[in-house]
Parts: sequence; structure tokens; C-alpha cells
Amino acid sequence: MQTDLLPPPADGRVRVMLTLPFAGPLDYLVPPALATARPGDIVTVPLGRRTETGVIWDATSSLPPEFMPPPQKEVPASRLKPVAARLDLPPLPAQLRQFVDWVAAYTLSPPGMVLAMALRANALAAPPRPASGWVAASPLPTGLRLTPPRQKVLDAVSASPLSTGDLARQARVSTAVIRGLAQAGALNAVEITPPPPFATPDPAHCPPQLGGEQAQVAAELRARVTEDAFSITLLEGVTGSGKTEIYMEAIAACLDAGRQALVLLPEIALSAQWTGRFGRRFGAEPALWHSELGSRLRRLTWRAVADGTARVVVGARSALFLPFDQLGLIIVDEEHETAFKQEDGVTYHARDMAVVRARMSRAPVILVSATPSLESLANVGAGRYRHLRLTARHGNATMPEVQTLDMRADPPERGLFLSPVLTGAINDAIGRGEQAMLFLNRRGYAPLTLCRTCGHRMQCPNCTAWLVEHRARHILTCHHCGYDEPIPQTCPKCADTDSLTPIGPGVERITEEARATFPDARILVMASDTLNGPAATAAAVERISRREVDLVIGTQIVAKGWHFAHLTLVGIVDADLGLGGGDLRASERTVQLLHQVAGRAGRAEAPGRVLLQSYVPDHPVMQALVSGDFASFMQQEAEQRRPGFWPPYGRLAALIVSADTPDAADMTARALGQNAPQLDGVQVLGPAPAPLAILRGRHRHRLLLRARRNIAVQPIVREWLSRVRPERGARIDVDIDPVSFL
DNA sequence: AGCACGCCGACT
DNA sequence: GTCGGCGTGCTC
Repeated sequence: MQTDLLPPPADGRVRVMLTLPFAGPLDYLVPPALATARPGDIVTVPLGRRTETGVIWDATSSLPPEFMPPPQKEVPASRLKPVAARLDLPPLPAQLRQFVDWVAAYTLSPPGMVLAMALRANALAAPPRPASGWVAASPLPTGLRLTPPRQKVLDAVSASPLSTGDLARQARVSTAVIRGLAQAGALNAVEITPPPPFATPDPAHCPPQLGGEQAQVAAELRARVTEDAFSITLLEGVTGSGKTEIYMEAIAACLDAGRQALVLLPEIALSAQWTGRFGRRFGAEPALWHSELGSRLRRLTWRAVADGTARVVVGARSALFLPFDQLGLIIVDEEHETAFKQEDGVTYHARDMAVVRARMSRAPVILVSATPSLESLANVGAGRYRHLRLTARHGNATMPEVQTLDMRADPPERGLFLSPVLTGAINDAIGRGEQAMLFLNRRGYAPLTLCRTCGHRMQCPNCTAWLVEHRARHILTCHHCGYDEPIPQTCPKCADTDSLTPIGPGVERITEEARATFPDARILVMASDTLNGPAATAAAVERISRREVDLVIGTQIVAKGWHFAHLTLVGIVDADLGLGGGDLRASERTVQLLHQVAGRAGRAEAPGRVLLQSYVPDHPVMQALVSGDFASFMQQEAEQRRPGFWPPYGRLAALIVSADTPDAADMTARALGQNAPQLDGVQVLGPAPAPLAILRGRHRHRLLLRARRNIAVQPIVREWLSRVRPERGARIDVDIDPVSFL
């Protein structure tokens, strides 16, 4: 803000942040013609013999000392090149620059890579250069020398065009190979092909009728917005309590105050239903932001956010990096969802970064969930967050009755997966003209294919993972790397015919069983691979609402906040599924997911019923779901984590070593282990082979650093990394506050 | 990330 | 001897 007004330093030197993986901004000279250039201006600069786009950065960092990256040595003025040009684009707001610095320092990522997320609307760069990719020439030039790396490259582009970076990664070669192939004429460059202005929402368009508890909570939220200061509120409301309608009142207050609002959703599939509700409340559509937005709309939206035309943005985590200038409210819906954690590229947790962004904008943030994360509850307990509760369902609806089905006592018939009690209940519900839902968080037909003769298991050639049968597509596929192959007729190990047997159920198999068991029911399958995109998801939801479906079978996509008025029965096929694996948060996550699914039942007049198929019905997770007493369950979880300083009572940083050979991975991991920091309140666990010991052909080891809550892990990890040189072909990825331990 | 440099094995 | 592939390091 103030820095926007400061002139460039007298020596005419400016720092320019490029969207490249450098440790910090590079220095350039300001030519007289650009003397009015300010921090935030988007410019082009020479770099080597090419021209890059970047942003004039602030002369001084606003980071707290513990996050400050080590100083870089200053390049003498005589070696500086001048800034080439300033682009005719709205400048990047100071708040956003500050946020980029903060996220980079917190996640230990190169700031340029974080900036890249903020400029991803980039078609920005004038002239907008279309993304280009490579395809194999056909026919290949005669006399082409086919080395193994070259063959890998040609194999990788056989399916679809890939950018230079993606191609190098997938074929695991350096970019030099690609350049060589292009020069030899074996690769051709192609373009990779990836509406309207924004109406102003009207806070007075159609305000809801709120009573009692709801009105009180809405008033509290409005008060947070109008006090015009940073605050954090956890809005905890049972499923069906009308959380969305209520926090929309906070948005109304924000619009009244003339500021912009940002709503983060964990998954973009939810946006269709959300925008519908928003439109009914405010008489206009919000701006939508997610990674699949077309480039034109993307650029349009980015500018509309920058110039304030877009008043309300609903989007996925990347919307945090939009150039809001008058941000007055951030809402994180389903705050407990792990989908808010970005795992590739810059690893960051959008919920936590939303809190930081709000603080920088002096705006309130509202975290919303029916099953808040233990992190957020602990923050409530420590007095850092306010806590608002909605305890009753909207209208006359009541909470569904939850029951476990002991699979040891009532097993399904041999070869089937639904117990007679569950099928009976489904029949009853459908018979009454109501809808039922079956939930299984596993895509495909079967998670494992086994040879009955020799015991061979069908495994991914690139990952330590089984291939999942997708019967509809006649393939076995890896859910980690996307590899697939036709379902073989004979065992690849012992060559026996018809000996390969699917083991265990996926939604496809449950669907097959349901079609046989309920031949007259109209069945709809909802899984991420059967519904491509928000539009298809919205259409499926619409069919359910119009009662064109009797039985919904789905993966976790059905767990989201859908409102199905006629759905009264939910059957959870395998309630134990998420409990294996020894993950720190396995129990917490299972409770959250299953409760969310259970919450789809009985949202209108007719009461709902939920049946959990389990082999461990006495497990605390099942008990919590049956009793509905999550507060006690979370209390117990907290007590288990507190003594060992596990999150949220301590901090974690994961180091993931990956390499193209087992030796390089092993040696690098061992070097990290030998150089592990030895400090009070800090412990290093590992190195150990990662659960996914091979992923996309790379061998992986993990180390985990655990520190007390009052210790910043970033400087420790930074120092640690500086003492270890990765072996050839190895790299070390850092994951601050990891949520996945694979 | 992309581009130049320089090493090293394969050919005239 | 040179050619060309491919890893390494630098870019203000």
C-alpha cells in the first residue's frame, strides 16, 4: 500500500521477481523512460538471451525475522541490465506481494514459483503467448538416432502433446534431449488449447428468513465483517443446519461495506450448486475461479478482481492468489477437507494461508464445517479463534439415526459385499418411494487383481501400488501415476488362463451387485471418473433432486454438501476403509468423511437412517458416528496427540527424497539422516522408505521433523538442507505441515 | 525454467 | 581427430 507510493531507490536499481525458481528477486536498472515504475508493476526484463515477465518487488521485506530467507550477495551495478518495458496491466497489489513472500518463506518454496500462482492468469504477458507443447513428427525423420532417452521422450508424447517441462519430467530426461529432438525434426511444436463481465450482487435481493439460533449466528458474523478488523471465526454447524445461507449474510455485510469477498471450496464440483444458491440470494452470479477455467475467462476474471468489478469470488485454493485490492472477508467452507492442501509444486494448505491472507487484508476469516479439524478446535480451545455453533437442522428436519452393522454377525453372501440387513433397508426405502445411497470411497471395480494359480498380484510398473480394475473401460489402471493396460486374459507370471480374480470391491462392483439385487431400481453412479467436470456433476445432482433416481452409488464426491431432500437411507459399504495405514489423522478423517456422507440422509421431513458396515463396530470412530458426540471424540484424539507434541500441539515438516535409482534415493536419505538437526524440542524420525516406495518410477524415502509448537521449523529445515547435497538424480521435496504421509 | 558450456563415447 | 548427446551451472 504505502510502498506503492515510494519512488524507486535513488541508484535506479529495482528488484524484479520472475516466475522462475530463483532464491529471490533479481536486480535491474530502471531506464529513464520507466522512471515512474513502482513496486507491483508488471514488467519484462532481459535474462540471459531471452526476455522474461516479472513483477517489480518491494525494496524491503515485510517478513518476520524467523522466516527471512538468507541475504543474497549484491550484484555490482555495472553488471546490471535495464528493465525492458512495463506492461499495460493493473499492478500487483502490495498485499498480494507480501502474501507471496510469506507463503514462499513459510513453505520454503522459491518465491518466483509462488508468484507464478498469482500470475497464472497469465496470458497477462503481452503478447499472450499460447501454451505450446510437443508432438512426435510423423513419420519420424529418416536417419534419426534413437537413444534410450530419446525413445522415452517419444513414448511420452505418443498419447497427447506435453509442454517441455512436463515432457522432461515424464520421460525423466533433461530438457536438452527434447531440444535435440526438436532440432532433429522429430518433435513438432503445437498449441495446447486449454463469457461475460460480472454483475454486481445485491445484498438486499432476497434475504433469508432466519430465526433463533440462526439469526443470532448471522448477526455475529455480520458484526465480524463490520468491525473491519482481522478475526478468525470457526462456524461449526451440524449437516443440514443451513450454514451456507447463514454465512452468505456475512457476504451481504461485506458487500454493504463496499469490500470484496472470497469463498474457498475444497472441490470445484461443488461450485455449481453453490453459485445457484448465491444467485437466488443475491440476484447475480459470483465470479468463479479454478484451474480448469478457460484462458479468456481467466484473464477476464483476474482483471475484474484487480479492478474491483468482481465483488464475490468463489473458487478453489488457487483463488487465494488473486489480486484482491479491497478484500473484506474470506470464507473457507468445509475447512476440515484435506483437498485444501496442495501437494504438487508449491505445497501449501489453503485454509491456513487463507488466515494469513485475511490478516494481511485486515479482514475477518470464517472457517466453516460440520466436523471441524482438530487444528481448528485446538485454536478455539486456546482462545485464538471464536467459535459459533449451529446445533439444529433447518426446518423440521432431525439428525439421522446412525447404526453399525457388525459384518462378523451379519456377513454378506459369499462373493457379495452388502449385508442382508443393508439390502433389506434399501428395499424398504425404495419401496416407500424414498431414495437411498451407497457410499464406498474406492473407484473402479476391484482394488486388486490376483492370480488364483500362482498368487501373482497385478502391480503398477511405475509405483508401489496395485493396479485397479476398471471393468467399464476394460483396463487395469494405477491411481497414482495414471498407467493403464488392458485386462490380461492370462496371468503374466504363470500364463494360466482365466485365473486372474478381482479381490475386494470398488463402486463399479457394488453397482453390479446392486443391479442384481435391486433389478427395478433406477441407479446412478457418482465418481470422479464417471462425472467429468462441474457441469456433469450438477446434472447428476439435478436428476437426484427430480427423483429420477432411486439409488445413488458413489465415492467421496457424494459426501460433499449436497442437499437431497428425498434421500432417507445411507449405507456405508466399508466404514473401516480409512482406518488402516497408521496415518496420524486416519481416525479424524474417517469420522469427518463418514459423518459428512451420513449427513446426506434425512435433510427434509422424512427422518434419515445411516447404516455403517464394519468389522470393528466397537472402534471409537464407529462409536462417535453412532452417538454423534464428536466433541468427546475429538477431545480423545487431542489427548492422544498432546503428549508426543503431534499436531496441533507441535509442528511437522516432511522431507521426501526421490530419485531415479534406489541407490541415489537411499544415499541422499541417509545423508539427511546423518545431518539431522540436534536441538531441544526437535526430533527427526526416519529416514524410512516411503509407503509409496516407488512413485512414477522414482524411489522414495521420507524423513519427518517434529518440533514443539513454539519453534519455527523453516530456519531449521533450511539450514539442514544447506548441509546436504542430493546425489545425482535425487531431489528433496519439503512439505511443511504435511497431511499426507505417503 | 531454459540456455550455453564442456565432457565423453561414437563415427569419418 | 570431429560430431553430437547429455549432465551441470548460471541467469541480475
